[in-house]
Formats: sequence, structure tokens, C-alpha cells
Amino acid sequence: MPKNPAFLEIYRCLSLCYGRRNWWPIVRDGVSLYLPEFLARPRTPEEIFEIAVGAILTQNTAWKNVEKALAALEKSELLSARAILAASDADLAEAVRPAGYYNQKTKKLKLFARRITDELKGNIFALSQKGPEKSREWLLSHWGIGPETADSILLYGFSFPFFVVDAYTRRSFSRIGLLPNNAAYTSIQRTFHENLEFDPTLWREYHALIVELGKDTCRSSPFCNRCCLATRCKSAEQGTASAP
DNA sequence: CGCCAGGTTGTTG
DNA sequence: CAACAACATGGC
Repeated sequence: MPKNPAFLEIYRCLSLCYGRRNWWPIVRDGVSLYLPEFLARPRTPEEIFEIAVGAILTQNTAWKNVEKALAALEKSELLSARAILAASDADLAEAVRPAGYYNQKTKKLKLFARRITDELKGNIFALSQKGPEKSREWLLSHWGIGPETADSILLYGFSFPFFVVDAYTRRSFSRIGLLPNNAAYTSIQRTFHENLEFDPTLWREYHALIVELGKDTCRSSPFCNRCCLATRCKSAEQGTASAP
């Protein structure tokens, strides 16, 4: 199957529009850092664990709130499987609280830390030794980790070739006309996999750029009049979908 | 104030 | 299997 060049063209367009995102951020001293030099090397096990925690915390939640929670976890030295297991539910929940759904997320983190400890000898990096597919199955078998959370950990933590699909991806690309309206996660991901050569930096940035697009112009009520993709977007034609 | 955030799980028809 | 509720805080 020949690739649809639109996928790479849209990436280039978003890249020009929004610039480099340098995802995934790492929290240091309470601040999310987006550093290019950080992307130039593989993640450390500590960073991978933090990415996993952030990926769980950001489920249906604004990153701003996740940032507060991560900062609180950092301050309480709760950014390791060992520390999370040792902490009381109450203490962990207090740090997680700003990210919302704190009871659920506290439980997810506890269970996650428990499995990392029991099945991976406390080192999340050991997961990658299973290879991409087995790593994904391991994550998906976990209560509280669905496809987007798993793929975020796999792509941003391990550089494994899984495109991260989120609500913004579904919304924007169905508006553009490159995806059907209510496509399933797997189907959307397959479309991206089929139309983009794997390049970890490109795939990471692409997802980050789609999030930026979704927050900037392609909102639930979109601003098509100032969207950099308007000329190639089916939904923005004739300005029919422009906001008031 | 109401809507929406970088989803996932459980329940029901 | 699709549709829907539950989960919760904080920014705009």
C-alpha cells in the first residue's frame, strides 16, 4: 500500500506552525521541562517511571493539573515504585489530588508500583527486554492502563513504534477528512502506522503537535479562521465550521 | 458559570 | 458490541 502523503505534509505544516514541542516533559524542582537535549539520549529508568506516572495521571485531565501532582510527588519523593509502595494511600492521594480522579489514580499507581516490584524487580526498564509487543501486552493487562497510556509509555519511554492516539487525534483527523467519524483506537493507530515511516522523534512530535492543535484552534468549537490546516481541512471549507 | 482537560473501567441493553 | 455513567480537580 502506497502511503498517503497528507500525513507527513500535515506533520510538516504543524511543525512550522507550532515549532518543536520536545515531548515528553520531565519534572525537575516542580517544573515541567521540555528539553531538546533530553530527547537526544534514551530515557533513564527513573525517567521512564515518571513518564508512566504522568501518562496515568493525565488520563482525561489537563496537563497543568498533572504538573501540580507530579511536583507534589517529586517533593514527597514519591516518584519511584519503591516509595509509592511504601507510602500510605492517604499520603499518595494527597499528592495525586490536583490531577483529579485521585482515588482511582492512587489505586492505579499503587497497583502499578506493585507489579513493577514483583514482576520487574523494581525496574521498569526491564519491561523493554520483552520487546515491543510483549511490553504492550504487559501494560494493557494492567488495571488502569488502556491503549493511549500504554502507547505513551512505549513511545516516549522506550522509543517503541506505537503512535499515540488521543481524543484530539480522532477529532482533528476526522474533521480534516482523513479518518471516519468514530473510528476505533486500533483502526486510527493502524492508519498512522501505515502512512508514516517510523521515526521516534517524528512520532513523538507529531502526537505533541496534534495536542497543541487541539488546544489552540481545533477545539470542540473550532477556530478554523486562524488554523494552519484550514486550507486542507474538509471541515473548514467555506468557513462553515468557523467559530463566531 | 458551564465546559473541557494528553482516558479507563464497569454496567446495561 | 455500542452506549452510557462514574471517576474529580482546576483553568478559562
